[in-house]
Amino acid sequence: MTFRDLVYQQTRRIPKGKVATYGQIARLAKKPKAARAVGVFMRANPFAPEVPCHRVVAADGSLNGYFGLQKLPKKKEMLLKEGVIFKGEKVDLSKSLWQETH
DNA sequence: GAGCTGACGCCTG
DNA sequence: CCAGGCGCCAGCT
Repeated sequence: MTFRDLVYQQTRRIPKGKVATYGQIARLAKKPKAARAVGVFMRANPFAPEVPCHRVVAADGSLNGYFGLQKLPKKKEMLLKEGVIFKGEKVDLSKSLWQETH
């Protein structure tokens, strides 16, 4: 079991209508400081549809990377449709942040 | 094995 | 509120 697999597993657990931050995933993977590495894994994302990397956002709710491209508006709506609350161009973490239940 | 890079996060100015 | 800098970790060259 590599750190990488652990990250994908946690990401896959993000429920519909909620989002998690890179740092949160990193913490679940037992490495609170590895948020950056998490981003690298999301970029690679070998489990495309299986791992909802679009539900992973920055610590302040900003949609970086995957969303930074021309798909930004579309992805934003997709999350919005899932029930994620947006506050301007960022996710309202106070309401849509995934509540870890382990 | 060494060095560079990045879908991050937090602190300062 | 915006910009810049530093530390973190894993993957690739």
